Amino acid sequence: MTDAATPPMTRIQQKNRELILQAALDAFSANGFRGATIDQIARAARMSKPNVLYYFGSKDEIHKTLLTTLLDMWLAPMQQIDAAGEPLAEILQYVQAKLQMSRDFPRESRLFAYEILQGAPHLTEILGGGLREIVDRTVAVLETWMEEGRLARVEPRHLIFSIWSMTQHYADFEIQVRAVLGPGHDPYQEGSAFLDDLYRKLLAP
Amino acid sequence: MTDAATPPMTRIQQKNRELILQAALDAFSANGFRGATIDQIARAARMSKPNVLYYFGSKDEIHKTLLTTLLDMWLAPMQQIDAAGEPLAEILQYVQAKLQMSRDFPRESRLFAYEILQGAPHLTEILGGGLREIVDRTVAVLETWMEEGRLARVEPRHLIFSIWSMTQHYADFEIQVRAVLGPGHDPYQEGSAFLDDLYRKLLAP
DNA sequence: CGTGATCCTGACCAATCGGTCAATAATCTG
DNA sequence: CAGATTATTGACCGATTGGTCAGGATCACG
Repeated sequence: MTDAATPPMTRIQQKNRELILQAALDAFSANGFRGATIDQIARAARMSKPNVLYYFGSKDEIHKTLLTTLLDMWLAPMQQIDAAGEPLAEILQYVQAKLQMSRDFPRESRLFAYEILQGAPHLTEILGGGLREIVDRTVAVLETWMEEGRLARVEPRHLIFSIWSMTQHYADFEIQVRAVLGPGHDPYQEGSAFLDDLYRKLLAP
Repeated sequence: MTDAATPPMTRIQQKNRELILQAALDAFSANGFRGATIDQIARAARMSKPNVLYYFGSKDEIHKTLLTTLLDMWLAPMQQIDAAGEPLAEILQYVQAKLQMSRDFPRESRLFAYEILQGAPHLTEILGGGLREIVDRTVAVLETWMEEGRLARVEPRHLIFSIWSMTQHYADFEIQVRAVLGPGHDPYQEGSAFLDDLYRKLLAP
């Protein structure tokens, strides 16, 4: 029922759409929407520019497809917070999962960073809609834990902001992080320990 | 001795260069370097495009001038950390100063965010040079405090990253912050309290 | 007042961009 | 194999972009 109306895709379509999306993720995450060109995407995907436009009607459509496709994956870790679990452990696990996503998927992190910086022209409806609901659900869990005295009282939404900003910082500003740390450092390993320490101290009841 | 070789500027030059830089800050911080156009800057500064190029030789030069001019102001709060002061109070004051800068100068925050995201093509020498020295000086102070037992032991550089990321998050991702919080919230006021709480718990010896 | 330096702009240019189109090549289906 | 569908591309287009240039307006100053 989910894909009833969509015509089936040929093998070539699946392969080429995926090729284009991968090339576009490279381009958009490196240069932003306006900085990336269809030519650049086409070259990276080893095909001609008109062929890229044959699979996606416009540059905007590629970008929008990327954002909507990756948003679920990007928000997945937060939805895995288990209300029945041990509060501090659940949150620490979420923090680590988010940090690993920054390490393993920095392109995705930068894609969203550009989009939000730009004012989220392609995500406004999601920002005010789906995202807020997901956050609200997590906030409800956090507040329950706090009322039960199993977690220190902090503003739950700002707690979430802090997790997002600090973990994604390692991906979005990686160049700055590496420049400041200098060679011979593993930002993600050190950051992991730092964040673990930080949230233990902040949230211990 | 600092401006010995530079020819003196006429009143008109000072006024128009400032006008252009303000307009350019608007444009670059809203759309990024590539997204901003000289035409747009010229219109906002109420002058013709060639006249903008008369004062700044190229789009790149405007951008570079902005970055280098604003970098000092942007890093100033960190240099005001006083090694002779009370450790926790000094850091809390720095955090609050940084948060206020996000509130009062969001355009500057976004300008740097774009630049670092892009890979800092215009700041590479500064990232590896001046910035690192400034950070190193602050790190030395922090480490002294920690060794004296006046501050909890944490990785000082990651402590600085955390301050940068969380405070600038309120400026760079303001749209997302407001979308998640919903109407009737003052992100900066709430964030101020949250960050104060967080760093007290993290850094209390 | 006049004259040289500074200031300003319309018109223009080459390059690049997103996107179209007609024609060709490859693939699938009976 | 035949015919239809799908896939692919070179050539092209209008719009926009960063930047140039020649000439005119304005200003500072003796």
